[in-house]
Amino acid sequence: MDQNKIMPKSTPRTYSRYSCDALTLLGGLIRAARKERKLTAQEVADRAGISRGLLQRIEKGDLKCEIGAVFEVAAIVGVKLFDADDDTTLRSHIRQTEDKLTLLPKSVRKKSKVVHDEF
Amino acid sequence: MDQNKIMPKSTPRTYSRYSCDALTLLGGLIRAARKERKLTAQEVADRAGISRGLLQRIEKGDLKCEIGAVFEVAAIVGVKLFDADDDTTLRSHIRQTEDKLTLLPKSVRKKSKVVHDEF
DNA sequence: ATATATTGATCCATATATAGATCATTTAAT
DNA sequence: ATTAAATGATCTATATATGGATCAATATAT
Repeated sequence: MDQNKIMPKSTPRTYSRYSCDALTLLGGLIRAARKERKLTAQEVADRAGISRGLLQRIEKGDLKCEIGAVFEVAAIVGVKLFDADDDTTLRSHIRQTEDKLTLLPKSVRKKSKVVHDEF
Repeated sequence: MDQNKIMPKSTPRTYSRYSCDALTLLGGLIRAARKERKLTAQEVADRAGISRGLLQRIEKGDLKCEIGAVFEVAAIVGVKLFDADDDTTLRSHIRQTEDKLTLLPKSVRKKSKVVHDEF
């Protein structure tokens, strides 16, 4: 009787404070960078191959966006999360841990993703 | 005629080299950190509230995962993307741009997301 | 060695994110 | 002040990511 009317059928996922904050910050950064470059939402969305609505959600820090879309947008507006030159970012991090990885049993990393756009 | 048999009905999204690389790196980092802490995939998945399959994709650097799930996992295994203390990461970045943001027309940032887990 | 646990991969059903349209509001320009 | 452009918000249909199950392969322990 209390059927599925407006009841969520699967409990919505929860997120840690940290994740929420990080995404809010990232979204804000992206928005600021876009403004700074005087790019319209539509322009950036087009270049990223996404809809304006999705860009809105990204800039708001919505946790449920494709991470790929977020990274594309970040790159387009110039927010470099893991700059190859910045030694304090991911890439250097990976260097530190990469050897550990190669020591591990089965870590033959072969890429097989389709890549397009050039940056 | 050549109906929709196995034809993709909407051209799959493409990603820049940069995004692919960044995600591959991040996934590798996460995996290395998990191993280092001797956590099983199932354990981490449970703590993050996701399936083991999704964790597999995250560690592989799949661009189509929820960014929220990726951030949760990263936090759990101890990969801090935007450490509050590290002055070279996002949080410091945001400080630089936050004032610019507040100067912009309509930037009243009000949070309204549901937050749970404590870190 | 055998047994046990973990991982990698694939399939399917379902929940859900996304594109696209629309409209109201706000901003920028004249 | 008027106009045009950009944004914020909401809705629906569709494409798609996710959970869960299963199985093979690999790793770990005894």
